[in-house]
Amino acid sequence: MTTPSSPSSPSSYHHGDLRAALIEAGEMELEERGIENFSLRRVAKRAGVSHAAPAHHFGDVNGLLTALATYGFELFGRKIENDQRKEKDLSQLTAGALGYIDFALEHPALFALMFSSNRPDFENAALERASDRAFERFVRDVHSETSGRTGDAHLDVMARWAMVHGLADLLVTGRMRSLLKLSKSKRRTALIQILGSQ
Amino acid sequence: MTTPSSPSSPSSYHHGDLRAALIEAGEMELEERGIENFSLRRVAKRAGVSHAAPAHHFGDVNGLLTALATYGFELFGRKIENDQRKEKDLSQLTAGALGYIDFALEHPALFALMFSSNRPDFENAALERASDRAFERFVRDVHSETSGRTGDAHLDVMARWAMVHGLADLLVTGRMRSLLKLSKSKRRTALIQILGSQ
DNA sequence: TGTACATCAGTGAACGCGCGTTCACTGATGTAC
DNA sequence: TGTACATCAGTGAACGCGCGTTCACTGATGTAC
Repeated sequence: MTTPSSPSSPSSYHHGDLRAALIEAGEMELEERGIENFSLRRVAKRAGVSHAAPAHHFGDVNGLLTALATYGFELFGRKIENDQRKEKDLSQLTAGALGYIDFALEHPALFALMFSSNRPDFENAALERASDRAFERFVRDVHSETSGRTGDAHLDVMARWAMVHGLADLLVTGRMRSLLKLSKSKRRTALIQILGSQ
Repeated sequence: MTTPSSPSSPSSYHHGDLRAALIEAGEMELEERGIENFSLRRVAKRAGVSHAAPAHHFGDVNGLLTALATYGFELFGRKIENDQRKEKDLSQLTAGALGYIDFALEHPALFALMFSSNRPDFENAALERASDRAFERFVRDVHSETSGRTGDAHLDVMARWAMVHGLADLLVTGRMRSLLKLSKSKRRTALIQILGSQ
């Protein structure tokens, strides 16, 4: 509600915007140690605050993970939109797919939290809103660009999503080695070919 | 080397085949509690043995997870071959893809260990052999059935793998809800359509 | 402008827990003679 | 057939660790009067 007069004052007892600081620290923690080793205590330490402080903002550790997943979906949506806006040569669908895959490679642990973990509370209203928004945009792109290959719009969406997500997941988990060992620009070319072959 | 005369004798000090029993118990533990909560102590308890016993067979907890991933890839390869052998109406490639997806749904945590975790030691010779074998078979199937869509056999393999793996992963993590809510037979039909649209 | 007070974010000590690993040991088993 | 011995799989106690959560508290802040 009120904007603190000196939000970054190091000596203040109250932090200013601890919630945002914890999310930032949480992402660093996540990317450095992975979900399996995620620790609330270390996140608090990273934010320079006692380890009991996060409870005031998130309740418990899963509350923080839920907020992190929400933040992740917002970032994800923005990243895809930006990439689509900047792209001149490719279709919106392909540009979005490349953004999806790029996001996974840039934020591997956040991506895993969003798409592979069951620790966030996916019934949480804010999280649902953020993920629905990203998904709806994707559905719109598919509908406006597929040629109705399967004769069923739902199936076209699923086929497209499976392909893009499969590439992102196999790359981010290090399984698709032949693509990973390519330079960034060669990988881009290969991805465009693969996405186009569908 | 020697076959114990009474391998299941409950009173014997030596177990008989503790290694196999621990792998079996490990899979149950994995499927019930997930990788994130996997505990060596509970696996030992499940196998009816003291919690220090596994060290004699696997060294440490990651050794057991490596053995579990190896076992998973063997099961995975056998499952796909069996499904292909039984299938009369579909191509070998499609039958194999359905087997891949079925395996994921039947052994979700084992699947996650094999394809999403970094805890097993993927440099381990036995694990590498098991996963290479499954992959080589898949590559062969793609080569013998794709029409050289992209003009590059490597890209055809990657496209196919991404699609199949994407479907398996989105289903096993519960993300592709529209497919999950279908009955098993309707889901099968939808999957065949999606796989065929590539 | 000054004072009393309510609010509530952050502190720090304490809790109980389950974990993986180590280690001296025990006892079952197979084998050499 | 009997005995001595080596092997080694499994035991159980002990270790230190980091974790999430709870709780009485402190002190900074905003506001009512």
